[in-house]
Order: sequence, then structure tokens, then C-alpha cells
Amino acid sequence: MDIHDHILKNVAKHISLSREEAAHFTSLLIYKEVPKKTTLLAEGHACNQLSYVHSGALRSYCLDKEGKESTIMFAVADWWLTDMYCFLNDKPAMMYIEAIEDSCILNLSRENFNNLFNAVPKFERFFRILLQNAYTREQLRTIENLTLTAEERYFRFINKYPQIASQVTQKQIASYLGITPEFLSAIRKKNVPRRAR
Amino acid sequence: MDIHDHILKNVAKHISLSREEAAHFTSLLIYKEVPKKTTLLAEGHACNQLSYVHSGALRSYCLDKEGKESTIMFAVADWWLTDMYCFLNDKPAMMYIEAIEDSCILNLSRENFNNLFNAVPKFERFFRILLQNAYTREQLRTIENLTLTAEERYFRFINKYPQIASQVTQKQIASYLGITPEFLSAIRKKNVPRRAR
DNA sequence: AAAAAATCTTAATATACCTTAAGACAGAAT
DNA sequence: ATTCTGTCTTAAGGTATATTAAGATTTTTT
Repeated sequence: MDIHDHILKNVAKHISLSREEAAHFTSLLIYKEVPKKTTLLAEGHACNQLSYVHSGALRSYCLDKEGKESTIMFAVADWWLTDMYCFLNDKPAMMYIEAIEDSCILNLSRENFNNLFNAVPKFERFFRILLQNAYTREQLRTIENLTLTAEERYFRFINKYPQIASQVTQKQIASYLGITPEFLSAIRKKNVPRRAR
Repeated sequence: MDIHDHILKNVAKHISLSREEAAHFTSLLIYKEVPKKTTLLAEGHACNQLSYVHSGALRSYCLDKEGKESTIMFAVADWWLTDMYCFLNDKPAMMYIEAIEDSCILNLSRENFNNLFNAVPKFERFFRILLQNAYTREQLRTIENLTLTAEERYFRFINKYPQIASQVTQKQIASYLGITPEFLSAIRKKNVPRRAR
């Protein structure tokens, strides 16, 4: 099976490509194997790539002035990830991206991304839909941050993303939820059924 | 000056339309004058319109199980607003939209929105860019919610959106920041220069 | 203009979550 | 296998923010 099969299926969810268009698209992708703990992007560096996760898992996060990490998002197989604002606007990255497992990714450079729309205008639709989904997902996260307790957010997270929850540490989940690992530990303890303790 | 001038300038920020394309686009818009306090959308109702604010100000918010309001976003002149998830996916609304000033809006129905892309494919690009901006803005809000104190978020908000801050009540700002009006009042008191008290 | 309703403020008390510190456990490196 | 490093847990004490309730102020309605 070709390495591009997965990403082409991902694209096919929203638009239909001819054989030539598909070939053109895949010709723009750079395949990379990245071992666990690799830093793919660091704050202040140029963010020139949009990454599709073929296998493994990536995480984006930022550091506040005291050096505390906040996880912005996780990307497991079949997800796209970058520092979107800096990728789109050609600004130095405001976040870090690291591999949290050995991963295989496909990179699309900003230059190829921008040219792609002229070469194959259908991709405007594809990325419009991708961004629609990203936006509504992020808005839901905002609403949940504003209205739910940490405990409620934790259980929503593990129910909504069981795959991700199984691939990341509790420390990383805590930093995604905006709480300390200690407090997450307390939440979990409180919710373990009696006899299992 | 034509009522459509503003919205056409908004579109022209990202794509160039021919006279005919512009005429087609504006023919799809429904102009509405809505008095302050009008509810344009209520939870559970069909969300069939994407609204462009020509003048005035709208606010979207949701209610939690105790009836507490959380402001999702404000839209002043030249902003777009809807319950995006429900508009795109034809689901009953999860939020409320109300006019917080006498406002003039232009509505684009879901049907016209979907057809527009076939009639004038350039709009794929326009809405892709709109959604890019909405997504990165929302992601920044998530990061600020995770990393900043209420006081820091308040001052960032009034510096970033002075126009909005001047048009809405403190209660509404508090519900956007995810704090109580009482606590916002305390933050403001603490930061008033001595002699002004 | 008066009355009513909503917002804003103040302050006391309460709570969700944080900080610190230490020990237990697990995975990675030697 | 052993050591090392990071993660997870526990618990005591602390802080940011919520809740409640009341009065002051502003806005809206009559």
C-alpha cells in the first residue's frame, strides 16, 4: 500500500480529485519519519510546514512566562497540525510541536500550500471545510472551558478522544485541560470505583 | 451610498469580484433592521442564516444547566456571526444570538451559502480565509484562557477590542472572560489610579 | 417625571484549583 | 540488572475566583 493512500482518503472525504490532481498534490508532500521526542517546531522559529500525521502522534504546546506548558492540541493518525496563525501569516512560531510517539508525517510547505490553490482550486473547498471543523471544534473547547469544571472537562475529553487519551500521559492531558497534574490525579482518584482502589 | 457597499468592501479584502459576481452575491442577501434586545436565534431553533453586521452589535451566548450565560462572541460592524457548527451542519442551534444595539444586518441563508460556491467558486477562498482567521482567533482565546489570570485577560480584551469594550456592558465582558461581574468589578477597582477614585 | 428593572459595587464567606514537598512507580539509559 | 529520570500520587496549606446579599447607580419602561 502506498504511503499516500491515507492522506488521499482524507482529502477524498471532502473533494474528488482526478488521477492527475491527486498525483500533483502528493508530489508536493515531503515524507518524514520522526522518532519520539523530536521537536518539529520551536517558538521563534519559522513555521513553514503544515503536517499531516500518517501514523504516531504529535502535540503542540506553548510556554508561559514561568515556563508552564499548555497543550494546544494533539494530532494522532489522520489529523493535520501546525502553528496555523504563524504558518498562514509567515510569522515566527508562537508554539512548539513535538512527536510524542515515533511518527510518520507528510509535510506541505507554505509555498506549496499557497500554489496548490491556483493549481487545483478544489483545494480551496477542502481547506475551507478543514478550517470550518477546526474552528467549530475550538469554539466548543472555549465554551467547555467557560462552563464546565475541570472534572467535567476531563471526562468529556476521554469520552470524545479515547484514542488520544490512550496515547498521551496524564501530565499532557492536564496541560490540555488547563489544570495541574496533581489536581488531575485527585479527580481520577475520586472517581475510581471503590473496590478497584 | 448603497447598503451593500460595506459588505462588498469586506469581501474585496480577500477576493476580487466582477460586477456581475458582486451583483449575484448581493442578490442573495436579506437586509434586516433589528432593534436592540431582539433575539435573532434561540437554542433549539433552526440556524439557517449567516449574518453580516452592517451596523450595530450582536452577541452570541449559551446557557449552562444552571442558566448561567457565557458569551461566545461579539460582532460589531463589519463582522460575521452565526452558530457556525449548527449553520454548517443543519443542526438545531446550541446558542442564542441577540442584538445588543439597534442593528442592521445582511443575512445569507444556508441554501444560498451552499449554492454560492458553485455559482462563484472564488467564495471558497473568501470563506476559507474568514475561517482561517476565526480559527486562529479562537485558538488564541483558548491559549489565553489556559495561561492568563482573569485580570490579564480583561486588559488584553479591552486593548484588543476597544471598540467592542465601549459598546457592551461589564456583565457581558465578564461572561466573555468566564468570570462573574462581581469579580470583574473588583479587578477594575483595583486598577483605578488612586486620585481617580 | 416617576417607577421599575437592570447593572454595578462592596464585602463577607466559600470553594475549586494551585503550590510545595515528598514518596511510589515506571520507562529509559547505561 | 541497576541507576536515572520522569511521571504519578498524596497531603497540607494557599490563592484566585465564586457565591451570597445588600445597597448604589444607571437604564428602561410607563
